Amino acid sequence: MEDLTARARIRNAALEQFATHGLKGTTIRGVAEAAGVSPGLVQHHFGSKQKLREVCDEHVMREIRRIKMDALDTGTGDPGYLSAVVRASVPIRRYLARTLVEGSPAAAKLFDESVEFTKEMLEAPPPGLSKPATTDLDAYAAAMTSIAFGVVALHEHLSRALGEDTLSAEGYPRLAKALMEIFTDNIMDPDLVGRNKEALDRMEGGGRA
Amino acid sequence: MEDLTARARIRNAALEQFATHGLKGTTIRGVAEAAGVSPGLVQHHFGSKQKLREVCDEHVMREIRRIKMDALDTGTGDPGYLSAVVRASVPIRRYLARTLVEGSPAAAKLFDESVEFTKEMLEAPPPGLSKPATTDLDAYAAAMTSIAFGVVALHEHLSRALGEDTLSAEGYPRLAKALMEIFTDNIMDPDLVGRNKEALDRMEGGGRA
DNA sequence: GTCTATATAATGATAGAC
DNA sequence: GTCTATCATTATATAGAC
Repeated sequence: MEDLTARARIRNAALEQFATHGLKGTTIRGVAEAAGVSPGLVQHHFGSKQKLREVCDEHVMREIRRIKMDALDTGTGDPGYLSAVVRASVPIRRYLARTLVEGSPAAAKLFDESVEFTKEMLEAPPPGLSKPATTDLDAYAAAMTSIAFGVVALHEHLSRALGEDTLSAEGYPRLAKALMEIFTDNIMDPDLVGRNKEALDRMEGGGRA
Repeated sequence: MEDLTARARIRNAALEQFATHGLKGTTIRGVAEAAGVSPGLVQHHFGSKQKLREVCDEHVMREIRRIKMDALDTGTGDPGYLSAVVRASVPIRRYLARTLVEGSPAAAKLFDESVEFTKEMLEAPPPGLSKPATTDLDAYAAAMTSIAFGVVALHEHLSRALGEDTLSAEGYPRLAKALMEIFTDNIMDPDLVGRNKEALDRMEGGGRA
């Protein structure tokens, strides 16, 4: 596991640094130190910090797509992107969490793809799933995607609140079961649902931000 | 609205800069320029960049708590933190989105408070709400909180996917209605739910991350 | 491929004039 | 209170030795 080329070690170190310190907070020097090489070598291999970040971006998004396609190919009944995000390695998910909020073209594309994929799945549901009762499937699919990516983006807070790492094989199932319970039990009275929808409609009309 | 003290204008400009560029990406010079003052004046009023950020943090969290208490006092049947986050001004929510992922003691405290508040609400549900059917109320409350904060954290992606700003009075109701539909319709067969839970239990046992 | 040395730019922070 | 000038630090990026 440690006999990687220097280039690969640098990229992995950069992945971790970008995930921890963000785009601006990550330095060539920091990456070099974490990878056990000189700052000059980082420049030699990747040219610039911006280029290094693009390589990391593409690697992360490609990895998530790869896992998604694997799951679809092996026919595990896997819902696709959502579980691909879940199955990705911890560094990949930590990187994704940061990048989703800092913003990057690659992360935006992945999110959009995921919304589109979810929408298609809801339009032609696989066995065990039925079509949602909504007049706004775009919003429905986007909201679902947001929930799946949101628990990754906020994993640090969730882990602290639950006392265990929700990116780990121990903590994640606990979180996923809770999410499934939220989706399956109906704790809101139909009456309350109706009133809330009316309130939202009023807001859509002439409310404030 | 524009006859604020220079100190307040600087803080508001800093709020916006931190939300847009993050902690490391924000510069004293950038804040000064946005506020229309000299960099020296920023230092004079706040001493250091770190101190400026702490002031912004505290201001944002205090504002969200204030809105929460207002909603509870006026007895609108408001669920508390969740809608407080929603009702906060756009700059406040943009700042919160960034800070939730970059991490700060103040944001962590707000999240933890929100989980605790949600848990207490679920233990003694107000009219219209019933107790959730879960054996893990902590995870249930944390997951609910994560959904509410998650749509704020990912508002940029949601807005792009939906073609309108989900932090605005037009875009938000659309998203909220979709979320309510997700909570109220049950698109998963009980059979599939059972199988998924079993799969999660197996993962909890001896799976990988 | 890998390193050291260095040029150049940007940033946080201080000092002092007005 | 507000500004300009300046310092010390740290960053990216380049050049060239090994």
